[in-house]
Amino acid sequence: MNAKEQKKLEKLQKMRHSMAHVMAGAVLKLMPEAKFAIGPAIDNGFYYDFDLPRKLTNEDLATIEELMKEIIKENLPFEKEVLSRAEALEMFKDQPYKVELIQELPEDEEISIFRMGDAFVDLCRGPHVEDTSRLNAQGFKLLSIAGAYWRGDEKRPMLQRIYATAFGDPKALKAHLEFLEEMEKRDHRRVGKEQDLFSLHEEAGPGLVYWHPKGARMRVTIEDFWRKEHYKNGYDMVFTPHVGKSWLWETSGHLDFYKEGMYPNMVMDDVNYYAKPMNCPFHIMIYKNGKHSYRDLPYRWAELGTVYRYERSGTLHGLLRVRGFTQDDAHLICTPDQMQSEISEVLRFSLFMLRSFGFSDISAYLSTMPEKSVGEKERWDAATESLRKAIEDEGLEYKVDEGGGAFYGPKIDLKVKDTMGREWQLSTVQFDFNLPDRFDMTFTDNDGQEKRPYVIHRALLGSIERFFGVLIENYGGAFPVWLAPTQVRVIPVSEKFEDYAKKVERSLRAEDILVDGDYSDDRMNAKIRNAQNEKIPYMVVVGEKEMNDSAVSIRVRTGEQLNGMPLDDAISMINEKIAKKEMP
RNA sequence: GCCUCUGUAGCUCAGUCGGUAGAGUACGACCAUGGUAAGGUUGGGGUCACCGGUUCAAGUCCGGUCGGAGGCUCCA
Repeated sequence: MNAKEQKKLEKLQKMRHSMAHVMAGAVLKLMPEAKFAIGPAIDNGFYYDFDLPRKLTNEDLATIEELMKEIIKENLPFEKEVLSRAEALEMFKDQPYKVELIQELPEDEEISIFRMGDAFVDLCRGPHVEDTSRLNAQGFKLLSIAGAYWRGDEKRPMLQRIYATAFGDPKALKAHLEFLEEMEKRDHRRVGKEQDLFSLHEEAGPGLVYWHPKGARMRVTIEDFWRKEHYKNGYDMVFTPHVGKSWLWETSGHLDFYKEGMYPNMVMDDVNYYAKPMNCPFHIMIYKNGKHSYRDLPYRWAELGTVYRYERSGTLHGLLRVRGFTQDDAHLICTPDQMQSEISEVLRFSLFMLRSFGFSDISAYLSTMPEKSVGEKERWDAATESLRKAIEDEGLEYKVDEGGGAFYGPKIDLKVKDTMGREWQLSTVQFDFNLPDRFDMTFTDNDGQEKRPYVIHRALLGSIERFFGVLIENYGGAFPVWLAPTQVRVIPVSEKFEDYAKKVERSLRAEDILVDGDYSDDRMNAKIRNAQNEKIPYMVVVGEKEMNDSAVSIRVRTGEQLNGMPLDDAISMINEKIAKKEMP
């Protein structure tokens, strides 16, 4: 962000924070008994948390909005006053949340309040606009009421939060509201239903995904590509069980540290079994099956491994947060000498995968050693440096999260920005200094000594379910040709041309193009409309002219029209789009 | 898990003051045989999420249960 953008953002934040005070003033007018918590500016707007004598309703939002407009019209000045701690405590003695905030302020911090005329006074560091005439009464909108714990702590009282969006001018507000509408249209749950891609069934288990034929078709496309590229990049595939005896999870430490994230035990022959929340212990079992020489390393073992984790019911969200999902997992097991090249390769591979799916705006986050950790510092340092070097060699923008690594190793996370500017964390490359010790993994080095290998977990897409959700939202359901579950729909102009249409369909299918035909008794117009709504890349229309010339007329999803194209040309054109992973 | 909102046909939704259920769409049948975003007619489809209560009578009111949505990270 440059200096100009920075300044603009600060101005917006000042305006939004001032708006939050206006909203608090309006709520105070509506309910004089209101207790106030905090009201910061956030991305695209602001919120304020209140403790109120009754529940807010959507009608209240409209009322509050009107009251806010009145306050803005009154041109109330924002005036700062500096108080002593005692004065502040006295002033807010009826406001328990403010008292708590004051008491927690450091000794040497200035305590200030802001008065907004006589409508509202708040403990606040500021800054604020000079007076409410600087705020645009048409530039904000109250969005929603939500419950929020005081200080985000579920043991503290639940407050009522009002979210609002605010921009400097009405035009920007309108643009943002349109953006929100577009988000709704792209919501993967909505598109998934519209295009019949997947479903979830509360009666059969919340957070568990059912892939319908079209969604499954896309998943197969994704997985086939994934497998092919993994073999090309020197990986081997493994398959491992979905459950394991408690011995495995005791050894790995999951039962000590991750039990609340696991599905509960199943008892068989008086022994506890657990569904796997992670694949690593199984891959390690394969390693432990024999002796290994430094000459055999590195191993790169990949698995589309389905894992089950307990997520609290309130956090489940479509495909993005589920209880059963398939990690595109792999473990790299290597010698210290091989570590740098393995890390560089996996990062390069990861970028290749993400870019193949159309994500070009990628940034990295490097997380380093936390206070509580296992493994020697030298290994941490070596591993962290190899991660850093790999990022820098790729010329990626990155941020360092000091002390943000897991207790068992440093990591890189990659985030992509989608077409709507939202960030998603997908790839992760993570060292593990814990499991090799716990499972006593060794290899024989060239000096005949038994040594500990490095183990690196990595997932490129993250999970197939979540990645699929991100893909749907990124493309809004209008997928590039290679991913589309139906790439071509053949539409005969009338029943008379069904035979030719079926012949065209067979020719395309013989070329591995995903094709279907619409032989319903709808009129052609309706068929076009349906295909267009399904966002099928190519509509191949055939009638008398086409039949006579062994040709097709193509209507592209974009509206582009390619009439009278020889069938063979159409096939090559479509195949080229598929091969190049392009949009139609 | 907790807070707010919410649950009516496969889907999107209407249903007033409590009087036993409605539209569009999808699906089936028939007619129409068509040239680039909805042809016409007609039919079937509901334990109004579930359990209980109030009432002569409950989709509607009350209580509970189970789902779904938004939120619970942004610090005066």
